[in-house]
Amino acid sequence: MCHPYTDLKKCVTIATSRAVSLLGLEADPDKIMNLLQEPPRPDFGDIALPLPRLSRQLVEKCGEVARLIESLESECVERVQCVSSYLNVWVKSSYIVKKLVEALSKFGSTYGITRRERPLRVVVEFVSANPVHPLHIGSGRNAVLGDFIARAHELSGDHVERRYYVNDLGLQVAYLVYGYTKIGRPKHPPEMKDDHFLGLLYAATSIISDIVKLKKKAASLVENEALEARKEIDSLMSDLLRIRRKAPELVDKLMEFTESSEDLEQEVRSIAQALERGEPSIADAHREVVDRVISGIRETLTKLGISFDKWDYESELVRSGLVSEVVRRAQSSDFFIYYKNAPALDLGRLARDPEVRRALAIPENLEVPPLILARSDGTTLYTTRDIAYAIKKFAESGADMVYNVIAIEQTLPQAQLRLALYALGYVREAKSLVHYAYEIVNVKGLSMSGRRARYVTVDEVLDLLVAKTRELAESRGVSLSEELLLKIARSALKYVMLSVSPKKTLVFDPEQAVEVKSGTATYLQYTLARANGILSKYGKELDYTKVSKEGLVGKRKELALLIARFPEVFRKVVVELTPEDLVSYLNRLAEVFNSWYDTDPVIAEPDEELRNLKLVLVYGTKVVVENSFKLLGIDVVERI
RNA sequence: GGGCCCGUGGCCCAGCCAGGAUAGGGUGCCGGCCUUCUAAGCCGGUGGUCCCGGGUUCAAAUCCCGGCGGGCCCGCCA
Repeated sequence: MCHPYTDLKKCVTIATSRAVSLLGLEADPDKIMNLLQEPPRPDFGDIALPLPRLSRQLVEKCGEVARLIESLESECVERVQCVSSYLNVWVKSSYIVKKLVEALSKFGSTYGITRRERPLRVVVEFVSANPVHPLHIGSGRNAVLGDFIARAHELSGDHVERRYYVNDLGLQVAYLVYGYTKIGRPKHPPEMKDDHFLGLLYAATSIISDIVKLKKKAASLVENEALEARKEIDSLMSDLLRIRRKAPELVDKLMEFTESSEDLEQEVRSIAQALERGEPSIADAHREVVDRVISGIRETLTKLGISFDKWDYESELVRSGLVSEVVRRAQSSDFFIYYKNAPALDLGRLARDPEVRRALAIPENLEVPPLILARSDGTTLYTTRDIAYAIKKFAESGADMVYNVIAIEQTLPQAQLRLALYALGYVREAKSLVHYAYEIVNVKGLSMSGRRARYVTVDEVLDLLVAKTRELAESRGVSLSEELLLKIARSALKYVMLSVSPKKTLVFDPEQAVEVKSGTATYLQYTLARANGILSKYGKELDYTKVSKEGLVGKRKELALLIARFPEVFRKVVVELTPEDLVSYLNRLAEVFNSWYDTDPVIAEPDEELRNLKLVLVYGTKVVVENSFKLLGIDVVERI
């Protein structure tokens, strides 16, 4: 792939270095190249070099350097000015045109995309939300980011497998199975999606269990503590009542059938054990309820346009014997210990080795406690099963690299996972397992909790966005198909998820997120539709041989430089997996394009060469936006 | 108690790692622009003690130290 902007920076660097050495001074060309930056304002030129960061002598001779560069008559430099210790360089229109035409005529629709010479096999495990409730907005962020990572590798030519880990064992599912069987495997009401309905059942069961537990405990408490417990019970009751308003029969039935339960929590625990053993008596109900939630989740993911290659069930993993194999292997490991009377790995000891820490990217200052592998009742813990799963992912897919897209709050268990793999002899796997961490999503005015059914679901946000989009279209007398509405809606949601750094907590305001205005995916889709509109109206092949060399002025030049920068931006985003950088670049590009579009007609341009130049800019914008959309997973809409 | 992350106009975010121009966008609010390629657009205006206090430096939103405020982790939960 050629990089027009890199070429430009090289060219400016050569001219500058030459001038500097003619003055008898020195400056490292690499450093110059690195420092070249986009000026904050158009009257500071097209590209700028901050001299103070090179040397003080250069600052003193700033004006001289500027004049000297100009006199060298480089093919790229038109004018150089020295303003407050900066060299501000105006670039020759002919140079940018030449570079852009070269790149676009050669690469066309693949402009900016680089394929790896030796493709990797990559596994991206993402979403993996527990099959006990619908996808909420936090899982939505996971889904969008995971899809982005998969796309980044696919666009680099890698072979990518997207896997969803269905966590159908453990206490959470046991609660759901308990409630589900107690009230006779209920059907969902017609107006509610199955996963939403079962999410309520799960939460109601879990809440009732907590209330029972707290009530018992409260009986033996005094004064303040009793009061605290009372308050907690009240809060649980209000959650339960909220659920009851949505599904009255469900809650009433559940209350009735759980009243007789002596020790609800113990019953749930024994269900968890039975599930892990694969007890036939509840296997049917278990599979049924998990499938019902998962099909609801799949429906949501389909709406988002996100698909998976493999659905891995935790119960199958356990049945395959891999989990017990992990425990056996651990027992013969040097790091095996008993911790709190339970079998464990002393990963803290391993983590003290600085070399291991570095190789496994264990965060500095992270204290690693021993990892308990199994409860005293013999059932394994989540991370133990995750060790087995990691091994499976590498082995089955022949993966060079595995991504676990998991919330940042799981930094410790993910570090333990890598250390455990290492301790068990899976050194390559441990080094090639990447925890792609993202911060949680907070919803304005709601403390989220799956166990309390307090969440904003992806489904409801999409519904809201579709409704809002439809309303807006209708108010303009445009009728859009349902498919188009969904594409606009889900793109708007993805944009929100991708425009904020994954490392930052996302505050989700449902009211604001459903806006479809400037600074959103819709704005970008609209920009692309405009560019496509011009090209289809023109209707002919672009003639690259007759393009005006001198026509890049004002906004045109600004736009050309932005298009020229695309391959670098794209490369950085793909390598560093920072979607937010691409989004802010696209916003700039769209802004410049729209501003230019408004004042400078393309089709109506009488001069053929100038018209062709403008068409190059339109086509460049189109390709850049389309390729960015491929990476971000935003839909192209032909009309908006 | 220990550790990690965050704090930038009313609201949301970029810039911080590799210190340098008058701190950028978006949104909000006020005003203007459709006989010309899509007005989900464009143009103009409004709005900031870069959390606070020290330090380093010719130069600090950026680096260092100490606070304050918010979030998260330190489970035989996931």
